[in-house]
Amino acid sequence: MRIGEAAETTGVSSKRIRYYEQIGLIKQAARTDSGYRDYDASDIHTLDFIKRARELGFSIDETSTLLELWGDQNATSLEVRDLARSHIEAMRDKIRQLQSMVDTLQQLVSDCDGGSRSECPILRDLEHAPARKGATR
Amino acid sequence: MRIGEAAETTGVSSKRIRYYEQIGLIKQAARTDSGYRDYDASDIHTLDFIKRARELGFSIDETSTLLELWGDQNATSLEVRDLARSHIEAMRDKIRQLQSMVDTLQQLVSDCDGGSRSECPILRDLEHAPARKGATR
DNA sequence: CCTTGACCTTCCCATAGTGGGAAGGTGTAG
DNA sequence: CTACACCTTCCCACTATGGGAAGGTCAAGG
Repeated sequence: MRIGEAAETTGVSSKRIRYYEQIGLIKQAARTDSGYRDYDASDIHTLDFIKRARELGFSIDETSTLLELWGDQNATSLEVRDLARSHIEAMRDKIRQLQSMVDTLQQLVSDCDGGSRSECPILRDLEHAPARKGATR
Repeated sequence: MRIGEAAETTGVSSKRIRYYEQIGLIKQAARTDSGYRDYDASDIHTLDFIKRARELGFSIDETSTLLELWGDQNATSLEVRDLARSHIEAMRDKIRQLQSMVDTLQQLVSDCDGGSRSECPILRDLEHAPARKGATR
């Protein structure tokens, strides 16, 4: 099947498929006589795998590792689990960071009565916040 | 004061300060005779403001708007509040998305006993997940 | 047989922020 | 005068992806 159908089938755009090939995440696609990329069921399976990994937030690098583990008969579940765990931790860190921003900002918004600019607690915070102590990043 | 000291004082790296100037977030810095950028207290105040806005997760574009509102005597607190609110909503969306990934992945990790690769529930999910129905993105 | 339109190809550009580093000028302390 | 820390501009890299141009291919219909 050609790239358009592969894209439609897997939900991975043609652009992305070509990109994944270019960076070596997937192997070079077979070509028809006229130079069109040609995908078989196994390629689709791989693209499905990649799509799912990306949906779970794995980076392309991590996805690449997962693909290797997937194809390696000697690999153990442990390696996959460890990768997943550290990825979970990274996402949890990100969530904490975002949540902290949301909390602070929500407080400021709650304090805001929509009055004159000069009384805006949000601007007052931005102006005077002790940026050098509890920085979020 | 020169850019290095400004960077040290505000916690915004020299690289970033130059970038902010280049994209027009801050005005062109004054220059010494020899061409060095020269910052005064007001510039530092602005950089502090920017730093804090960035810490609260505002994009540079949003930060630019905030700077305008900050400097506009006719602006009202309402405009700032609305910007903050929509930013909060965007961050909450992001959090929900990440949390959903974490939840799914945590479940898979919990099901994983670290045994052989062929029994790895994480790889099984990646292989067989119904990617076309409840996609996270 | 030729045209049309949907597909495909490669190639370059843009995005959002930031860091790294090269090549070269400046300012100051010893 | 030299050494060294600082500054300048300029270009490249990163993460992933989309947009679009210029041109080739294939199938259907006139």
